[in-house]
Amino acid sequence: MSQGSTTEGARARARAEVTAAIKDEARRRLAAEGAAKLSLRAVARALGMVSSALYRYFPSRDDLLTALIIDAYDSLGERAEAADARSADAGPLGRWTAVAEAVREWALEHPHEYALIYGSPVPGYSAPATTVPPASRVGLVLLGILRDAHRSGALTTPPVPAALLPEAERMAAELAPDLPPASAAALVAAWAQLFGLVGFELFGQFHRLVEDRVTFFRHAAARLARGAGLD
Amino acid sequence: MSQGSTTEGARARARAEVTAAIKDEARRRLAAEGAAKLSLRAVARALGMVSSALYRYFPSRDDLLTALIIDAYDSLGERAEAADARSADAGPLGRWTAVAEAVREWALEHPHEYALIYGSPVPGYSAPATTVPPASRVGLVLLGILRDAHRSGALTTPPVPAALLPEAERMAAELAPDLPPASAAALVAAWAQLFGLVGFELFGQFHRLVEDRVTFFRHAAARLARGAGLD
DNA sequence: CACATTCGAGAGCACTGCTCTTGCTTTGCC
DNA sequence: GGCAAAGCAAGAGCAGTGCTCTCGAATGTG
Repeated sequence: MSQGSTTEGARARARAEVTAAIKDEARRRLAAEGAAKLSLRAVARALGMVSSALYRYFPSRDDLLTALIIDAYDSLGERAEAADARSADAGPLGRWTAVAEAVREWALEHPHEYALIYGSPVPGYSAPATTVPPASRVGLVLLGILRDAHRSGALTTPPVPAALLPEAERMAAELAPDLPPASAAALVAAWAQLFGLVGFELFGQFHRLVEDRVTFFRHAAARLARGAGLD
Repeated sequence: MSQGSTTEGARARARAEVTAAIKDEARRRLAAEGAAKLSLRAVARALGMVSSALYRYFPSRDDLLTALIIDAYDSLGERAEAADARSADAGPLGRWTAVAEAVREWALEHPHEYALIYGSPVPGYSAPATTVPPASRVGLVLLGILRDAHRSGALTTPPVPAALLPEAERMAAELAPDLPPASAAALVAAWAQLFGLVGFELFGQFHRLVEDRVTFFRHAAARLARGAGLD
């Protein structure tokens, strides 16, 4: 065990390198032709190894996809967090739109990865629990903005009908006990709606319908923020 | 040509029947295991024919998928139109939420078909122009509600920043010259956001986050309507 | 009735995910 | 330093896929 960390580390490092190379190549092929056409054999071929060797690193194609999914969530989450940090002094609404635009831009740059995480789930595949934290990052950024706004008194509480109150209280307790229940519920809705805008643009539903997409999105995202209580 | 329609119709009818049987079986398998795992061979096998015979009816797997896509859009569109008609005297907001809930219910009943039309697009595949009219039906229903509201003076025009005005005017000219530009732009945004809510629920993003989904959705859809100028 | 068109069946190609066995190399312990 | 053990790549092989082609047989049309 004295020098065990280096010797054992050598093996582990080699393994980590090959694993990373596989993921890199897989990501490249994913970007090139989408998740549905991602082939283990093609990845192995590009790496100069035989397909069966790849199973030493990923027990199945779905496990490779899971790794790519986690990476995609992390990549997007990082981008959103960076955009938020960069506009820390732009006020709640400025931060919100900055994050929203960062999400949109990331999606446009990585359409296949976006489709992988926010598009149709793979039939037999169900995401393992390890994907949950990375998947929450964008939501947590938006939540942080609302929380800061609330702390500084810049958050107006949206109206909430009596029927929704119990659910809103449950949501607030779950994800932000310091926020008014109505704000928590409004945030979740705005969060989903934000990705509706991004997805529709990305998946071609805006074809010939929205032309100036940057302006349209910016305005829609800002209205979403106001709907969640920011201004 | 005197009796041509019956004799020629015999062959054509047989062909139409087989085509329908293929689509039916394909739809069944689609609902069972999703588009990604939809196999021509499995469909053929279930129908007691050999895979190559299927190519007499659909030149490729993608063409079969296109047929299913059109059917799905039509099925959803019909449902939305029916919901709208059923609540014709519920006022604009009542019609809107009825349509929104119909869309949600259809999606929950046909998750794989929903994923087919609003989820990740198939990699190489690009939807032919024939899918456009069926794909527009839900949007046209929502547009009709706004148009009626506008005619009866029940539509408030949402605020629109100067930067968005040209685009809003273009959109209004394109899809509803009788509507105020701001309303047209707000409608498109609300439309996309509505499907964001549905998609997030269907694709599992609301897992452990939203429990009382009917109430949550109803409230969010109603707020969407108000954002588009209805109340 | 004879012809031409349509159709189903089968074989086959190139590809996929995945499993299993066979050796080789590296590693960690005695 | 030597040796057993573990890790690893390679290859063969299985069952399945989309799709093409050819070859008879059925079928509706002139």
